[in-house]
Amino acid sequence: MRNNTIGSLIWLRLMRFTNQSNQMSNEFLKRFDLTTAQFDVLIQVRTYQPLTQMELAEKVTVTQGGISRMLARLEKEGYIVRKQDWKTKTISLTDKAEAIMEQVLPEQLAFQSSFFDDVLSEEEQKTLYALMSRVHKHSEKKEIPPA
Amino acid sequence: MRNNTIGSLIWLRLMRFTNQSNQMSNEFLKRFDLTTAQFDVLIQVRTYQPLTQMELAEKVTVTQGGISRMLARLEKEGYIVRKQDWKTKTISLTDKAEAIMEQVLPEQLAFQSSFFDDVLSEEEQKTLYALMSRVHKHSEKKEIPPA
DNA sequence: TATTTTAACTTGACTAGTCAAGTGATGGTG
DNA sequence: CACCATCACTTGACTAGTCAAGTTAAAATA
Repeated sequence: MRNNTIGSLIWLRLMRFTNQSNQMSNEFLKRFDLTTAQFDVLIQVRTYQPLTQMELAEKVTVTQGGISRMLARLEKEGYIVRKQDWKTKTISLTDKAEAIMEQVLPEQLAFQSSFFDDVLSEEEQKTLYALMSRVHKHSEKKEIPPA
Repeated sequence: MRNNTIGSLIWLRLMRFTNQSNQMSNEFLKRFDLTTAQFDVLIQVRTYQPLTQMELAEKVTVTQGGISRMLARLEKEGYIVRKQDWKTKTISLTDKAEAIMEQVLPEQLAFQSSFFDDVLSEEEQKTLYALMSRVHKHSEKKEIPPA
């Protein structure tokens, strides 16, 4: 009667799981004085620096406004610097953030992995990754059906 | 060098996908003047009404404070009513919400399903659901490793 | 019965994000 | 060369959520 399609069941699971694991990740990262969202942004900056806000927004799938606010917070905390450069702002990590990331990154990767390593075999993880990749890629091309 | 474990790759995919599909769902539900979060709450209330805020918070994995604010918004919009009953508040849908849900539910289920129906076979969807169920259930029992 | 405890809910101060309107410097065109 | 458009970014008003401290009414206890 309710939630009856297999797709909607998957959807629910995905939502609940990501919600749950996000909260746990936040708790985990508290020891480094970071949130999951901040970590996500810092990783992208570290990987692609120097880059503009537009580019960064795209990478973390957040709007221009969202990235502007997030960077304001990160700048206040001394994790990143924005340099007005031409008509764009170029973002890069501070030494402080660089040092923290060096320390956090392996731990966070291990933490993320443990959600899957503990219950799925290598083979199953590959299957899950392949399925989710297809679903994700498709969703990026998807259009909202008209009203 | 970065993001190298299979687990962390899955994690990223899940996060990006749920983020993406959530935004699309919000866009889709705009025609009914609802957000995804509101729809999620209304579905739970509809299924289990009458229920307390504690129970509801548990079902949608949100804190007490979060559900309190959400219900305040939904009440303001005339979707639900809270009755002080004993020392708890009992939540139920208004006729207005009941009518809307009747209309939205099948459409939203179809919308959610389309993320998977379009790219995965029935068999693959079952596999994905089974894998995610295991991962999700495990995460609920999981403990944050000590610092 | 008066007093404390407790359980359910609310609220203030945040993070994180959205959308849409507002800035401000760059660069093209009359 | 002055004006206007455009592009990158910011900001005001929201939704949605967190945590921790604050209510408040019922229950338990002295």
